[in-house]
Amino acid sequence: MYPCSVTNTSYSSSDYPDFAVTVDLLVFSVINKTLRILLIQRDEDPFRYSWALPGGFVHEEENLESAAWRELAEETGIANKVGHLEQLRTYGDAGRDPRMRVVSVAYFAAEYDLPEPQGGGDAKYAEHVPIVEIPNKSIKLAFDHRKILTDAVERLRNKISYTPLATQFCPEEFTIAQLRSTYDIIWRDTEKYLAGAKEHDDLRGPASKPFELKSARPHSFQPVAAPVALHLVTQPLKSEAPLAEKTSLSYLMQNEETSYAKLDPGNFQRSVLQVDGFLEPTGKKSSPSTSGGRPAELFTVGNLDQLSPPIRPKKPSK
Amino acid sequence: MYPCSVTNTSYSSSDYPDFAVTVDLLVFSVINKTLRILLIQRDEDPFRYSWALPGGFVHEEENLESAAWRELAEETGIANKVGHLEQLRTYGDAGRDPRMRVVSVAYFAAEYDLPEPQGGGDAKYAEHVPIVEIPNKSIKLAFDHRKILTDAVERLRNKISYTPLATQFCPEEFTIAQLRSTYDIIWRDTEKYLAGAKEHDDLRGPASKPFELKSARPHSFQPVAAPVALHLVTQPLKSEAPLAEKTSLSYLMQNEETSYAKLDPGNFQRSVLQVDGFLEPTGKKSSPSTSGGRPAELFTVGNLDQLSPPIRPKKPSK
DNA sequence: AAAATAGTGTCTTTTAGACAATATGCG
DNA sequence: CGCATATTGTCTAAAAGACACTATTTT
Repeated sequence: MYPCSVTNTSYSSSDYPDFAVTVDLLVFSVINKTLRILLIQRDEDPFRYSWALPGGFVHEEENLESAAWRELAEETGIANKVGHLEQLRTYGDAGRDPRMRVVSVAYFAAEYDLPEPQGGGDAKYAEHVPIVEIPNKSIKLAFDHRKILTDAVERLRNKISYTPLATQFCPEEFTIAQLRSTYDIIWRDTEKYLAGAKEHDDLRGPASKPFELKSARPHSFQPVAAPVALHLVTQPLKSEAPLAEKTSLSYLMQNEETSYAKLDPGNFQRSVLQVDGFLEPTGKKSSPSTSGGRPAELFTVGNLDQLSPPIRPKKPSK
Repeated sequence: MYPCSVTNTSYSSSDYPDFAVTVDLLVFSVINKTLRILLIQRDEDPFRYSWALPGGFVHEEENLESAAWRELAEETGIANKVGHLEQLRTYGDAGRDPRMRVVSVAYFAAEYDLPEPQGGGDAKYAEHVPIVEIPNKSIKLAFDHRKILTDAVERLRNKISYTPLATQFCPEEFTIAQLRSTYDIIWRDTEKYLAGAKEHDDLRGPASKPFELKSARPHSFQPVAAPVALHLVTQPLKSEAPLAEKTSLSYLMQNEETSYAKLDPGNFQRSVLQVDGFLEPTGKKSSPSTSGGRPAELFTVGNLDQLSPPIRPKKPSK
């Protein structure tokens, strides 16, 4: 029942405890052939200098999803509710915030062509961090954000197989090869993240060790002084190197470009075209990149929400 | 970030609004060859005499999941955290409770062999309602509970295909035929519910029409005076008619037992045994039911959490 | 022409489904 | 035995996968 042992129409404050409610954002993107998550660096205790998911309090009279969109705009400069945003899960364990009782609703976003991360106005740094680096380099994440991130990575990995979610990491118009590359990258990086998370994740509670300043700053930052500038999200295709060489990890990804199970181009083509309503042809053709090759057809995503049959990762050759 | 434009270690109450946090329960069960959901009938405004999901406030210092287990025990008499309980989704729209701002975390439970529903102690009726009746007979659901139920039904339908969830509706030891019947019932009833929800669901907001007392009481009730009696959950197999003839709908189900796409016994057998670790043989055999037949092997569920390949519903013959 | 990428054809292997056949209990 | 249900076998159709081949561009 709703009102628990209450018989009058409105509650008195003694009947239930007060909670603070926040939204946390998991902003995924594929930049420079790497699956990334937007993290900010905290400049306040607790967890000062740790990384954390962006987020903030839900306002009074504000819907949860509205709050998530608002925070997304504030943190990424995305206007007008473009891209994909869905509720992931709610985290509300009693001890998860040392200061007070906070219930946090996590939202999951998949975005293309994000502008440079913006600090929220305060002295705060933000970065699109490659997810594969998070278990390895033992980046500290504040609160229970590591658990939240792992849940989100699992969800992402599952969801691209049976929904058109992967298209959200591509531009408005894209080629089948771009889409295939997105699948390759997400399957590769999520698999690696989850493998790393499994071993590295000693399942200690959220506030485990004292934060280490040194390891909390393994990347190069772009402190941004200006307040949130709303980059509008229209750029030409093949904007395939916005953050290149900026993070210290990009080169690493290149070196590790050893073999991982990529999808077969021919079979992938058939798979996606076979799902009726998944891809809508535009009639246009892409211009081949610098290295030449036949121009590819451009597609937009249809209005389907379930792919059947699903797009599956290639089995690891036994 | 967590603290939003707050620089000191603890928050002052002006920085964020207060919310009440509740858990709502979606207790599914398969009783008398029918998929059912536990609903209570409200005896207070708002939505007096409407049906609602059971639930209640989260206590201070209590984890969300603990609150859900506590409420489940209170509402169903289930002790000791048996069965399946997982978080579904959080509902927190600003206007969803007319009295105050309530954020409600919905939890999804799949239970076998539930005792008769117990009122929470107050004058409150509870019943395991067949889900197929909810759209048809236009049973009034309070708040946004119809939306929550529909989300849960979709989740249930999806989840039995790629997890061992369906086994949670069976006894500890079960035959493959029992499991197959569970799949048949869930696929049949969820399909029917969702079809009905699609048309009946004029997408008006939560508080649509005034509640009608007559249609809010289409079933026969079992008012239970005693406080929660903790039925322990061990009964022999084939307890296949606990609520028989009690609800006014049981016979309807029998009559409507016209053809729906049932799974092929032979192929189903192979499907489930093929998934390694799904079913664990016990060595024991069931005694054939009254109608005779070869005794079947008894199985328990393994400790797998993903079925691959998934168990799929039979395609409707085109 | 050579290289590179897009897209198609074809063959093989695997999986799913229909349905017959056999097994094992009961009255 | 005859009935009912469980379990296995067999054949067929559909899907998935490997990989060769054709197409269209750039240098």
